[in-house]
Amino acid sequence: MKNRLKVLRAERDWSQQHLADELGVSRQSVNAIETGKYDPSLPLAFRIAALFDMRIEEIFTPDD
Amino acid sequence: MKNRLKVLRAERDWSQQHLADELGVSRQSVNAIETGKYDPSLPLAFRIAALFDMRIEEIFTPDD
DNA sequence: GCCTCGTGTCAAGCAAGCATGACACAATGT
DNA sequence: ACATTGTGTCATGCTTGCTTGACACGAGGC
Repeated sequence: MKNRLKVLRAERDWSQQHLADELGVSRQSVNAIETGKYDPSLPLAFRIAALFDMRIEEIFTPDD
Repeated sequence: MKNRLKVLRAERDWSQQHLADELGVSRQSVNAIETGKYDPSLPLAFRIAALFDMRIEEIFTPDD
């Protein structure tokens, strides 16, 4: 599962900590998702999409 | 997190077992998701959306 | 030099998403 | 009466998502 989180964050000049605060998760979770260590849960994916005002499919793409 | 899985399945007259096979998960997982015991992972949500040819947001809605 | 900020990463622990196997029960078919 | 099918649920166990706390490192500012 790939994601455009790092780019979207860079476009807004946000730190991982700031994004984490907006999403209500830890900085380590944001970092782990960005670096591909694991995928977010579905509820968190919805929060991410809502924050960037995008659809989930515009941010995450299954890497198969 | 609500979902329209039961309805979509009924529209196609599929059993939980058949849907589980299509998705590559167990019947119990399909049942647990339908009955709201837990939410699917993001990869599974993508597979579900692909199977029904819909967007994730058309099937799942955060219940906040 | 030092300090701060942003990022990456590790460990330990808890919670949630899967698995398999089993059982109960209603509805239907033979 | 018996077997089958679909659904709900339980127990147990493994893997993944997420937490807190900590440490290392590079880039910049003082």
